[in-house]
Amino acid sequence: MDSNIAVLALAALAQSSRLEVFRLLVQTGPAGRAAGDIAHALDIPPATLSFHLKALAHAGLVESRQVGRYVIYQARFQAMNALLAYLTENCCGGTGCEASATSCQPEGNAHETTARAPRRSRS
Amino acid sequence: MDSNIAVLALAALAQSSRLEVFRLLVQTGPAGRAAGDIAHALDIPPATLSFHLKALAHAGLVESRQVGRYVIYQARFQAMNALLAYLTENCCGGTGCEASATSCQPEGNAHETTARAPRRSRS
DNA sequence: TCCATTATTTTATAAATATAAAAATAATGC
DNA sequence: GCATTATTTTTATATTTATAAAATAATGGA
Repeated sequence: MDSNIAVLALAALAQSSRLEVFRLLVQTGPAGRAAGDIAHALDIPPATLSFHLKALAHAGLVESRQVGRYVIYQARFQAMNALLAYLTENCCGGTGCEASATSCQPEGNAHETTARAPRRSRS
Repeated sequence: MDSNIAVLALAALAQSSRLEVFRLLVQTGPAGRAAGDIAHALDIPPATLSFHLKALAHAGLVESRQVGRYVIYQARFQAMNALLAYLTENCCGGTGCEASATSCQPEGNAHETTARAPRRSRS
């Protein structure tokens, strides 16, 4: 991983809303979540969320696909792996602790196999 | 590690100069480096470097001590360990890859045992 | 098909925060 | 003490963030 890409990924995660969004998407697994569902779950205004999702996508940490009228976002685990590998190799004593390749996989987490529509209790 | 602290650490590393500084200090090991030495090595103006060092220190990623007229900075490996642990646990599939504790230690890297004065070839 | 409904993104604007480097301050050794 | 070197503070500029409002996109039913 290039240093510039690492900075981009770090910057994307260095914001509380974005870190929350990414955590949620990691928990969600490959099924992903609709933008509105994320906004509802984390209580973030849709426009604000869209802004942050764009930053995460630009950093390669999430990807999106359109399903019906929803846009489903999901975490890109490989990007997180690459970031952890970079930090481990470059900021962790060099030859000091290179044994931890820290591979992240969503296996066993996909309790939702397909995109879910946002549940909107119109309160 | 608290989420807010993680954001602080991520933000501290999410800037190219600061990431370079931290990398350099990790490579340097517990011996540390004087601020002026870092500035010279990375070609960063002293004032700018001081600003960035403060950010790193505030995030707990580096610590400083005064030795003679120099202020020596060194990486705090435990902080980096905590950050990697946080990312691995929270942003890596939850139970997906908790096996990698990713412990960073500077052992074998301390080729400098005491603070070094910045070598200034007055060019 | 066309329209009402719902979802998401873009745009515009204001506020907050980050950055860089000149100027000022502090500390040391001779 | 004072010249020298190191570091920090200040100040101006640039970037990022947040949100509402408007625009865009997609669906399903009349």
